Formats: sequence, C-alpha cells, structure tokens
Amino acid sequence: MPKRLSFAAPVDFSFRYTIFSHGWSSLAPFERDAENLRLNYVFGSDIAGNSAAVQISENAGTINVEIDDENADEAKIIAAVRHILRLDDDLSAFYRLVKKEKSLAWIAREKAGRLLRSPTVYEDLVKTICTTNCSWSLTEKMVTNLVEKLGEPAASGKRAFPTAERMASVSAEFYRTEIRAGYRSPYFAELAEAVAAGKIQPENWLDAAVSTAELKKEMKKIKGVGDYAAENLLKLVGSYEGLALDSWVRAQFYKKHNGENVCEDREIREFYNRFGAWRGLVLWCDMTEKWFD
DNA sequence: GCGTCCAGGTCTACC
DNA sequence: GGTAGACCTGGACGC
Repeated sequence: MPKRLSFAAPVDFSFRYTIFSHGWSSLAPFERDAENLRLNYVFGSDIAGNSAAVQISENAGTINVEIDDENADEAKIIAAVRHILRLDDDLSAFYRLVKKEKSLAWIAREKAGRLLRSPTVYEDLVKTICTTNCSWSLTEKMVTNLVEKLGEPAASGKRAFPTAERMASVSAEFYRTEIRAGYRSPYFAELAEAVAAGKIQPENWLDAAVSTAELKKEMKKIKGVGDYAAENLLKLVGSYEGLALDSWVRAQFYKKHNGENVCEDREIREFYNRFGAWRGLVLWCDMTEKWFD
C-alpha cells in the first residue's frame, strides 16, 4: 500500500526553482515530471529502512510525499526529503544581498537559490565526478548505468543509487566496461573502497569544523576531484565561496556579461567578488535565469 | 563511413 | 606554482 506524508515548506521556498535549480533532477534515481511538477526519487534501505520509491510534489506551501512501500521509515524519509530540497538552509542573508541589485532581485522574489542535492554527499561526489570532462548526455549515461547495474531495487522495480559498499564490490574493469566510465573507472573503485572502509567520510563535510579552503583541499585529495568538482560539491554542502567554473558557465558568462567575448576566469571572479561568501550562488542563479522564463 | 573536435576537467611529469 | 600533454566516451559535424 502506498503511504502519503505531508509537511510544511518554509515561506521562502519554491519547489519549481529547487527541482530545476540544476541538472541533478535529470540524473537517476531522480526523475522529474515537468508537466505535473513532480520529483521522483528512489531511496535505498540505507536511507529509508526499506528501499522505497517516492513521488514528491508541492501544493500551497505543503510538501507531499507519496511512498510506494508502507514499511519504509517515515521519519528517515522526511529527513531525507528536507535534505534533498534544502528546506533547512537559511538563505535570508543571500536574499537581502541580491535584493540590493535590480538585475538580481528576481532571485529573492522567485525564492530561487536552493540547489537540489542527493540524500548523501557520497552520491553527490560520485555524480560530480561523472560531470567532468564529458558531455551532459554521457554524465546521464554513466549515472544511469550505476543505478541500473548496481542499485538496490525498490518494490516498484525502480533502483536506488548504489552505496559505497556495493560500489566497492566491483572492479575498476566493471566501471570501464559496464558503466562506460573510461579513465574515471579506477577513481570510482578506489573512492568506493575508501568510503566503505571509513577512510573517507564525505557525510562529515556537511558540518565540517574546518574552513572552506581546508575542506576544498580535503575534497581535492580524491582522484577525479579538481577545482570545479570541489567547488560544485562545496555548494551542495552549503558553502558558496567557489564559483565552480566549467565550460558551460564560462560560455554563459561570455554571452551575458562580456558581449560573447572570451575572457579570463580572473575577470569572472572579479565580477562576482562583491557578493562575498555568496558569490558562487549568485553566479549560478545569474547564469540560469533564462531557464525559468 | 570515417576522421576530428570537444564537452558542465583532472592528473602527472616537468620546469 | 605554473604549464603541456594525455586521458575515456560518444555526439556533432564536415567531408
């Protein structure tokens, strides 16, 4: 029997701007239903007690979650949904900042800025590595392969994102031939093993006691994580000082602020420096404004 | 059909 | 610390 849960969203929350905040909602086990404005996800038993597929929607400030498995742990699922949608993030200082500039005031007006994330930092870490040095379609393919070939099935047959333990149980060769991860294959095997053994603890990054610079340094020790990947992950754990510049962001900046002319990254950084600790989030919202037209 | 380029970069060797 | 070259994959493009 499916089970339904409901709880209130914060007043400065937009479901639409959150689920479409970046590409994550098109990466398995997320599924987005743009027409009906719904977000689907599959939790593994590590998150929800039992593996469970959920459908998340919003109506007049209430978040609704429909679960396909009545044995799933309600409290854990609510906590995970709050985490995914960033419901407990305090963006009030960010909104005060963007309201000061006419061209950015829409961000506060539309309640944008909550970047969708996975229930675990480990999942976001693996997915971020999948975004590097390839087309978005290849990123989607690699992530789909990980879920389809290694993920735990829910009652509906849909699969969850694999745990580090599950990912550590297969070889680098598996990542090359089955996941099509190319040169990233040994990185995934090494990372999964280290996380499964507790040598790397990505979940601790959520409330790390160290500075952002120190945290970034720690992230970059992982093979496959460079400046872009670390700064993207920092955004997903709540630090927005880094810009996470990649080829797509650069191209958008040239188009929007530099007359289609290529410029150095230094100039992009100078442009957003006035936003201090929020500069990475301001840049991302600024670059994606047209997505919501 | 084939070759080349490049995409939501990073690593390593070398200076 | 800065830089050149290599690295998987697969879609787009030109021929």
